[in-house]
Amino acid sequence: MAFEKVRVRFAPSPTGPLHIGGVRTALFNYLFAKKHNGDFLLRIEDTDQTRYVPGAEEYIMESLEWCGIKIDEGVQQGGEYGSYRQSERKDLYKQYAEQLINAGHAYYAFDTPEQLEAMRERLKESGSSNQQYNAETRIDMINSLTLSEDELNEKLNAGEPYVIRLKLPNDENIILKDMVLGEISFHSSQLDDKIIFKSDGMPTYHLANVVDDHLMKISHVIRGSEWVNSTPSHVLLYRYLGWEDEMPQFAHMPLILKPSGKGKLSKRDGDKGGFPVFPLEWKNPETQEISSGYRESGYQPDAFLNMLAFLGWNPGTTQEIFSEDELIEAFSLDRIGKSGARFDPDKAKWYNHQYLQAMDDETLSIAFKSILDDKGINADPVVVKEIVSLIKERADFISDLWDLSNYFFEAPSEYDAKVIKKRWKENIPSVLAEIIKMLKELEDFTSEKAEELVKNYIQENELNMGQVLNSLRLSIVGSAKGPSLFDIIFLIGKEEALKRIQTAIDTIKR
RNA sequence: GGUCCGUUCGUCUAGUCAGGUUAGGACGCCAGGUUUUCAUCCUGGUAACAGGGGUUCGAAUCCCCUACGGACUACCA
Repeated sequence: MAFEKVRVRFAPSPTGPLHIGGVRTALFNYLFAKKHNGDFLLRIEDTDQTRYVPGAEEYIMESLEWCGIKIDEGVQQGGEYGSYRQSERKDLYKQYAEQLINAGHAYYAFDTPEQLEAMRERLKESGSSNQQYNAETRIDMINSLTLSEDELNEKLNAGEPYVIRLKLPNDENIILKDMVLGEISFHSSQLDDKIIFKSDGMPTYHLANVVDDHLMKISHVIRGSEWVNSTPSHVLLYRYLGWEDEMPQFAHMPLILKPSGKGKLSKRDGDKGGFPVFPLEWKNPETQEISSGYRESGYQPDAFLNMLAFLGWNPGTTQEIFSEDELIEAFSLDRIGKSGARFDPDKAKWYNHQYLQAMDDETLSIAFKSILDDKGINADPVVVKEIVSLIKERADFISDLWDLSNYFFEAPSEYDAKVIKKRWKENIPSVLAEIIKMLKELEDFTSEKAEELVKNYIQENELNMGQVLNSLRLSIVGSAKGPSLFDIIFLIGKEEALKRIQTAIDTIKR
């Protein structure tokens, strides 16, 4: 191909929030571009004005930014091939449609939606397997191929609404060379005369994406596989426009499937299935309905990106944790799978766990401190850091930290009945009272000293280690969970610890 | 219905292009170990070539058929 530089684009339409399939397409484009020292562009495909959703464009850009996908050229960053918003390029497309008409590769069509519908009905009833507007059916319709020149001019002059359709060849094989799927062959008779220009004066996706990709010198079109079936029409468009020699290479990504495996992941699946499908939380401006996002659910952006990269792609090694730079280094289109990948929420969680564990205590404790502040808990940052170091290994998300450590900040309000039943024997209150006495007298109140003291006491009196320690834990924590008991006691302080033990003695009844 | 694509453990997948592996890894699950507890962690285990025909000394790998799954089939992208 005749490209000096790799230039790829992510071209979403601003009809709502981007879902993770879209983010993955953006990611693969970005990875491919950076791997080859190329450019990654963001182009907004807003040729359908009726589907425009306010805020969607901002949402898309914010999502990419959160993920760490950096845009080289786009609506915000500009570039020499602008505008990067198709609605602002509107005037550009008409001339190409007309060029196509003049060359005999496209034509005006005046059929109303009702007439189109009637045509399809008619074909269906006659048992036809194909109800498309194509070489066979267009001769029965109202278009510049069936109208006389006078009739055509009359309609045009009268301002009758029309669309422009691509005139497909009768009997031709169109070979698509796809970098993921390989060679795919289509027969023109099975394709329809796609509308390339709408009656509202806007081009359709088919024309706009071809024109823009050419003008923007796009070298590779990496997009979802829902586009495979319309790609032969795009190939024809390049050919008829005289750009076939510089046609980008195509690579169609496999779909992301629902966790159930039935169908492609859609916007509705997420909150129904208990996981987000959107990178960021989204509030539907019309219904006010809120859909959860990965960011708000506590995912680290790099974990999210790593997880997404492995949906349909793999490096061919056993390494699973990749930084963004490592992904760029390892990425290649030929390691993308052909079949749809089912989304696994458990694996997503596992990824976040890995990234959370790799974070240092300082960073984590700062994040946790602000959660505590929100709860109105004024904690010493040094203590918070200590607590984080004790509990972080059991957390998947920063938001787990509170549930994992609330007993450090507040005395238990109830005690786990199962633990009471199993561990709180008759002698426990008197044993704990004894322990209170001993701890009270302990001068050097450290975790180690306290542990030594209590354990020695248990041994010397031939008590049951499990019963005593778990009862002690119950009185401090409220249940049988958490890190080393004596670390907890040390961190909440002697006074608070003794108070809790006394409260337990006073309240717990078998 | 038509067109196009796909199918390896429950899931994500390696291996397929250049036929020969005890079909590998990860998530999940199960068991054991560590632990005063719950987790984490460590060790081990479970589990797959959709089915049928070929070609071949030999097939997950090449060919054909069937089944199943998916995408597309708009003046949406």
